Amino acid sequence: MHRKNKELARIFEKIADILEFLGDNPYRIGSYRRASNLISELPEDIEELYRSGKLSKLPGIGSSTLLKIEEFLRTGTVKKYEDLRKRVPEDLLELMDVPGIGPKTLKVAYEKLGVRTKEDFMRVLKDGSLAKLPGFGPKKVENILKGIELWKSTQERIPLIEAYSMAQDVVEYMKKAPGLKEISVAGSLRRMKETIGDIDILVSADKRDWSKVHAHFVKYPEVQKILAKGETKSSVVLKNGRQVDLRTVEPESWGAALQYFTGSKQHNIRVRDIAKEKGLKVNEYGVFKADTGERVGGEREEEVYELVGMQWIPPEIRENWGEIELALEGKIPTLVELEDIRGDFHMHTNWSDGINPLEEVVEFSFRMGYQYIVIGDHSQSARVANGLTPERYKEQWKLIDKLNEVYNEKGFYILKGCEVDILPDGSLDLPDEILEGFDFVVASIHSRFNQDNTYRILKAMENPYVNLIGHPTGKSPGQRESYPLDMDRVIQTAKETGTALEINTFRIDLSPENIRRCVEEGVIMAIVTDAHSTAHLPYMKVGVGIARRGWAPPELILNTRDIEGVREFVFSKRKKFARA
DNA sequence: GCCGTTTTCGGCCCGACTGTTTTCAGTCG
Repeated sequence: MHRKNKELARIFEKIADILEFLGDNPYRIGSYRRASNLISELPEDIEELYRSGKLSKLPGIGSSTLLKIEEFLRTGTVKKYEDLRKRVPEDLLELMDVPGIGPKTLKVAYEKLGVRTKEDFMRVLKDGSLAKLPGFGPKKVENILKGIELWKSTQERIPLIEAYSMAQDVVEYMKKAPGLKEISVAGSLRRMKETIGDIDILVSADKRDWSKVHAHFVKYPEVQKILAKGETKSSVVLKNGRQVDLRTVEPESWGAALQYFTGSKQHNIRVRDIAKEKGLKVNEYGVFKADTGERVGGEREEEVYELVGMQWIPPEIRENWGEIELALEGKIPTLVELEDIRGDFHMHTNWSDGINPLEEVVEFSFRMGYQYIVIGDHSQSARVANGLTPERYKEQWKLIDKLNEVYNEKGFYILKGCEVDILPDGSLDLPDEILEGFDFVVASIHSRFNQDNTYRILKAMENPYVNLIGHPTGKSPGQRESYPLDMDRVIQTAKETGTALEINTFRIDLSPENIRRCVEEGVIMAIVTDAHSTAHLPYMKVGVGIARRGWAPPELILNTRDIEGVREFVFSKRKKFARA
């Protein structure tokens, strides 16, 4: 994210927190939160957006917010924020993030018990003074203490891929619940956000089976702690410290509930708003006429959108990023789907740092129904990854030729490839004579991140044999933030040279924001798993989700092309550079 | 604080769970 966007989003979020503590108008608080969310999700630099005059046209940015943005761009801060933060101890603002602790609780602790720091707060919890106040009691205090423990263990949000695989296990287990009819993940996981807070699972069942479904849920072997258990909602914490919420609805409410629990919050508010204009009421149980309360639908999710006069909207783009307006006009773009994907461009075998032999990787990919794969083992300078020398690549080619004799007849193609290191000076780790022998070349930066990485990547793209830039921004979730990079120049050069940019499933790099920029510029991208084990190959579904979140249409995704299309992509770049 | 072919003022999505309540407040999503 752009630095200024991030900073400004944080300021608005803090203002909202402080106003909440002070007991200000909840709708004003909501406005600040909304502006904060909007800014943090913007693909463009806020300063550019401001200069172009487009900022005031965004939903939720009114005259007052606009003035504050202007002030921030001019002075680097917002006076209202500086004034407000003097009125609340910093520690109390942090405590507001703890589940079970809200502004009212803190306000009471602050005013009646003189709490100013986290230590103060722990003391009044433990010495019983908070429990004695009206409206409080021993159980409430106990819950808050539990919440603090949970907060400490789940400070970090879950990377998408981890959440996806955990949720799959829970879903498999829940399919055995008595009376269960339908099941789906919901929430930010269904929207394929880069990181997930809690995992939301939605099921439908007849009302008489609900208690059995919830009883089954809390008996999941991985459960460490039951936070709540009811007829419609239960929450547990797993042994790995992650929270899972389960909701039950009746089958006739399935679609409405799925829509509701998928969110995002801002998206749903808009949908309900529009429903209201049409005299309808939408909740998690269905769509109803506002005046008579008569039920008009809600069994299928598509129905909910149809009834309020919209096209169905793919979950990945439900963020109130403009999708509502397009859906009203019936102009939601076609997004890439898993079924469009014909192959994978980036995977490793035990020739370098993968765990499976090449033969196993090939057979597994063939069984996945692909038409082609690119074997992309590391090059020599990646010593810790057991990178290949030119000689070893040539050996590998012989094996691939042999396998192709068998697989080509089945309509499956193994492409000779590599993930060649981009060296500190922007040159490549393999000579052109070798690169020319590959069917497809991925080039990535793996070390010396303190160099001019924009220059390194641009230079790599100028090589006629490089077809794809691996994990372009260098981001690695939980390990490393991206290095400074002039993304505009990277995008421009990718377009000019006929080089694709990678959407890496594990690293979520490109990010959805960057994918959107590529979509606007018409840059070709490839979705890859970067699999180091055959177990990673099916995560292509997550990669497709990330691409969809970036509004990527199938035409711009290289793996939607067939083998001839991919060869054509490679040859046209070589031809262009041969002429030049 | 935002927003408007009903409104420039007066609304703003809505329901579940928990604990403390005897009818509701706080918190969450």
